[in-house]
Amino acid sequence: MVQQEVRKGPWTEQEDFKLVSFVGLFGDRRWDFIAKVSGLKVAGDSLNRTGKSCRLRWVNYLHPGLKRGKMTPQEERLVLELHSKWGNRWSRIARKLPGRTDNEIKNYWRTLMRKKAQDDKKRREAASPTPSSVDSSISSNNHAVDPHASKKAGEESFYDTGGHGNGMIIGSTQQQDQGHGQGFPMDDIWKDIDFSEEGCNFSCPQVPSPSWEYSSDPLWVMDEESLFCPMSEPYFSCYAQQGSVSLTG
DNA sequence: AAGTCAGACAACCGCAGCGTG
DNA sequence: ACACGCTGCGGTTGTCTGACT
Repeated sequence: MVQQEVRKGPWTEQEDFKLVSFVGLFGDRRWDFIAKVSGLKVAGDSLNRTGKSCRLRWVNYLHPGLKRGKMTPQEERLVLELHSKWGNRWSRIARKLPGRTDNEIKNYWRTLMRKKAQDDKKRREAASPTPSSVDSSISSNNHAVDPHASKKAGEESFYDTGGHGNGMIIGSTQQQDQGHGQGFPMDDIWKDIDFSEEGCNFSCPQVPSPSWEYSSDPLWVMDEESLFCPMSEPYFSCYAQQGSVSLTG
């Protein structure tokens, strides 16, 4: 059989829909399996994505517990705090922020650092108009992950500053919670699913579902200290609302 | 109104770790 | 003990969108 081309790039609504369906059937662990099975035109047509791609899409976008929207000041503070503790351990940090993904936090941090780097640069230029060397602090590869190492004063990569070592206060004025305009397309997807499959429960397909038990969801299952309770948050309520999906068509 | 820029978000890639045969 | 396959993580890049000039 000729291997179909693996699709890349942005996901379409249909793909999302299919992925959600497959995850409902097989759980959110067996990505390679899902990718393979879905490539075999099981559900009408195929989803020619790699397991990796499927996982990423699910984790970062389709997962029902995701918050989306701007970080709250509390979350921002927590990110700084944890980053200063753990460095670029995004997934670990994300576990402390229910509803946030490592990707989201990573992006947030990156934006923050870029902004900071720009500010620094401006300030330095204003202070001493010496050319060159000005942005040495951001250009070179200070990518050490260890927050305790490699942090010299005034020298951090814009990507990894090791947190607030330099008095960076994220008082952030942006408190808007989520929602933030864009009509979160997942709602539509879930709605669609809901509509088309009324009456059947997503969370308990007849298939011996490996890991669809969200009480122990890996995403925000906490490690060691101070556990957040994933059940308390949008996570579960979200499921209560959206969880009715079936795949047995 | 059009063009530019910056921020936010989405997605891919490479690598490391882990489980299994 | 080793090879292999799969999953997860971190880094990076591309795209979209809203704000600003």
